[in-house]
Amino acid sequence: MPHRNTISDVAAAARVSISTVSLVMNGKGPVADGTRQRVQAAAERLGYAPSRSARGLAARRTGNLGFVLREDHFRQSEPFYTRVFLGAEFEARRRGLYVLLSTVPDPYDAGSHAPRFLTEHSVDGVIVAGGVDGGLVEQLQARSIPHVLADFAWDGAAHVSIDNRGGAEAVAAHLVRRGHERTAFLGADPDHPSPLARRDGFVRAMREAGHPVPDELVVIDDGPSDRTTGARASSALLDLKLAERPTAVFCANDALALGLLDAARDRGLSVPGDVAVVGFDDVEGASLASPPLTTVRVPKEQLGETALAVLALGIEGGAPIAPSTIIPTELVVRASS
Amino acid sequence: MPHRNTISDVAAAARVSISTVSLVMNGKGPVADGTRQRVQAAAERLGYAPSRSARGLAARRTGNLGFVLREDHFRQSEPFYTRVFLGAEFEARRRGLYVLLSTVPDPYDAGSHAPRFLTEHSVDGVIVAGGVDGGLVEQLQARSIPHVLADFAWDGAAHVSIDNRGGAEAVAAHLVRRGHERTAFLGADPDHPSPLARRDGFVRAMREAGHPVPDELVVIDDGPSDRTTGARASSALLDLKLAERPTAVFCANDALALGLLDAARDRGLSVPGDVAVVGFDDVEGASLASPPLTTVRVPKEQLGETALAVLALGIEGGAPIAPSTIIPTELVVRASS
DNA sequence: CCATATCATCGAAGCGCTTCGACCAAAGCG
DNA sequence: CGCTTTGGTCGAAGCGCTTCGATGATATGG
Repeated sequence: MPHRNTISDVAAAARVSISTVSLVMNGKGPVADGTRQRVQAAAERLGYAPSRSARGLAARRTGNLGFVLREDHFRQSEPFYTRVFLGAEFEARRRGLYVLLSTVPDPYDAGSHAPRFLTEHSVDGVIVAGGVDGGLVEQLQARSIPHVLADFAWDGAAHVSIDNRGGAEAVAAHLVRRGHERTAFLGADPDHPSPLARRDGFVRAMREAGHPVPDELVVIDDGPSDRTTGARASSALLDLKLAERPTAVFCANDALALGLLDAARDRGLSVPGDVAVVGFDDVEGASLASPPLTTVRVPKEQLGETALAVLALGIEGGAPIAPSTIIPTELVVRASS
Repeated sequence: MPHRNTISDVAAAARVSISTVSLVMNGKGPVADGTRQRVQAAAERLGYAPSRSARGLAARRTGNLGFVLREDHFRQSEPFYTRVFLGAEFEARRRGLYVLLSTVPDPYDAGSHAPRFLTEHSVDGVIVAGGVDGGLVEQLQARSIPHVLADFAWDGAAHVSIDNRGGAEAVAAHLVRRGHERTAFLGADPDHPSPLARRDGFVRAMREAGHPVPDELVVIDDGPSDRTTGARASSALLDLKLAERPTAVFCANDALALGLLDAARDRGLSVPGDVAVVGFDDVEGASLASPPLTTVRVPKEQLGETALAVLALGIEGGAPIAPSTIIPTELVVRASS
């Protein structure tokens, strides 16, 4: 067992007290330049790294943050939340924090499924990503554990979201510019706020542009937002007779749009000739689809970074957590529109 | 700030010393039944959960395990390692441990990219998943941090792997049974041991069955094991004239096989009519492909569970870590063969 | 030139837990 | 019946760190 150097080894090597070493390591208190350098050199030389347990015990902060995700989102083949997590990890690294990842099943039972770190008090705060059951959020509130929702919203909880409305408006503007007057919206997963926000943004922008989206061309499927649902649900739009068929469809996300592309191909409809298609998210598959999909790019890792930064700030600062932070999106025009 | 109960609160409530509470909480030492129950009841009533920091400090174990993954594997759209991680998380939960996930970039620089928990000594052991740079493994060995590789192998390091050979042999047997005599193998990513083991298992089994795989029909591409590579590399097989073309291709993984399906479709070849295709992994897309892909199922979550269990055992027991553990696979026959 | 403020450093008291050795009572033994 | 075991419990000593208040040493101002 290799002897692990402790703060007192460093103190001895630098000929100062352990208090001083502590101050230097944390960048606190007034320390003379010379001393600081001596301590830093000693720490460096001894390969000293403070023990997180000891630090946590003394400072009664763990330096850990929890990241909760729905199991199926994590298993999903499109790594949306995975990348949000990655962004959070990057930011945590920058701040010297650790992220504990935990997944919860979908029908969530607050009693038996609560992430362990919640009951074990082993995190200073929690990021909840995606459409997790609100019961979890309520548990966090009840225990007054600082938390931030990423790409989700829940009664009174701080959240970091992407600019769904803005993205949808950009899509509307783009389609109008391309001369589309009869457009449709295809959404799913009505429990999640994002598809609805995208619909609202799109519908309003089209209305304001003078080409309102007919009610019968706004379809929201009850299923999950995946490719299969997209293929199935799009029949309601693609099987209309020519005069009633939209010339462009805005899908609430890329998975649905890819499904719609499948359905169009099955029917021998050309994209964008017979129908233009626009998605949302800019997943990996979007640029590989044929035709490549016009979509709205969502900076997934930035979403995670921001969520973590907001949370960390709220914990350290003692200041209340910013109730709402919006991450801008960007329209990516490809061949499908 | 809600007062957090400590071990002495429980001790007071149960009218015993804190030593006794500690013994009960850890299931150690001889404790009278009555006392045990009294303590447990008190702990329950007070909602007591031991502080991990204090526990870690006193017992000089952190209760954390590291899980290292290559960044691109984590971002990948097929959640292979994600599910391995999930399995590890499940097992960790069962054992009261936490898993710290960290990713490393691919050209790995031991100096600047080493996961933090390595230098900060904040884990008791590490799982390395997938084809991570060996430099990391050497760092672990040098620091004598217990570690286990999952789905990877490196000079002298303990590993948990799937039964690549067995799976490949099952494929060979299946193809022979279906009457294929001229078969091919398509692999990629030659740095990873799995594709090679699959090739060896397949080639040997076919030889033993009396239908050796011709050398020119064994292609190993230098690229990554993904769909694009599969589509590109398979031209070497599909563009052969009829007499030389294999009647079946075993691909080192599903991604390659899906790429081959793309290429076959482009060329107007029918699967399995003109060429049968078999993959390996049983990813989500395999069953959704057209035709659905025959493949070898790899129990991904079990891989993670086992890796974690092996590691945890090695840490607790003090016994050396089992050098090699093999997880069995299962042939899944679908329409592509 | 002394009182006061400022700066740099340190000692010591914990943080909540594990664990070692001590202790006492009851049981087993010759 | 006295002596060793054994079982059950406890006291106390840390684990490595943060942080508060104390202590000198120096600088500042009247």
